[in-house]
Amino acid sequence: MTIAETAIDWFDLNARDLPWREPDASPWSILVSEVMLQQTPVVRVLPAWRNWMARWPVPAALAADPPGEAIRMWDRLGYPRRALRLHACATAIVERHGGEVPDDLELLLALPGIGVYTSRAVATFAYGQRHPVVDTNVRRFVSRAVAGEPDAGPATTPADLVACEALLPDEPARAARASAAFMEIGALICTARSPRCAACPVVSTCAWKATGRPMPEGPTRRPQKYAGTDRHVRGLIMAVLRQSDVPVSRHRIDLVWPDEVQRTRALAGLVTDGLAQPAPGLPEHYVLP
DNA sequence: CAAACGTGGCT
DNA sequence: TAGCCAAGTTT
Repeated sequence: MTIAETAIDWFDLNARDLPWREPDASPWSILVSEVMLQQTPVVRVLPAWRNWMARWPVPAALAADPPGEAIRMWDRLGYPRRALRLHACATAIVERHGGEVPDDLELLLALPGIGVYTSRAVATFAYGQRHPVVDTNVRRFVSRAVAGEPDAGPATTPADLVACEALLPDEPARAARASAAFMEIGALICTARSPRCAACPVVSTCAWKATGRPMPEGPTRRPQKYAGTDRHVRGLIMAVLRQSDVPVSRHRIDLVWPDEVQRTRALAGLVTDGLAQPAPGLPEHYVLP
């Protein structure tokens, strides 16, 4: 048994029952799920995805609404630029591809908010093509099980794609299922902090387990602070804008954070990013775009 | 290419 | 409790 076949057998029994994995899930619904899942846990994506698909079942429906509606619906999934880009993505799909999510890797990659991982995920999971789909879960799992390394590097490299491609079965549908299985094992078993090797389907051949499961040495990533950062302040301002049906006064925004310099910088950044804009014809007020 | 970019739950 | 972590993309 190859690692892929073993993973697929495990996946057949242990895969989570997620709506975007249903056989009738549309390419658009899969694309939306992939974007929402960028840096956001499944449990928080689930309700947001249902609301999103109920309101905008096809790209053209989303493109027909203003981007601010996407930002509102995004709620607190985090990184609201993803909502903005998903709206831009829907618009591009309508303009470039007649409203149909393209099935070509290069065309997918050219869409706003769609990078190396997501383009491959859509081509693979929505269209059944044979591509390596390499996210943080897969990189960690393959690093450990195949290379014996406790952790993968900070970003996906071409070498990662080659290494994962080598593990895939020839038949596209099987390859797609193998990628989903790798991701699931990485998410549920081969986790970053406390891997559950006792429940792992490939533990008997795992290179990392064979070497005694050494954990990574030094601090592998820089501290990820949030409290008091510009990100924090931007988040506070966006929460106010999201929740308001009417233009929000600068005075109201001033209440979210005491430091005026930082507050001003955060608001200016949001305007620059297209997440907020001055209310037309109403000085000192802001609205979603 | 390193840094910026939200948010909340878990250990 | 403070820090770590979660299906990345863009500049």
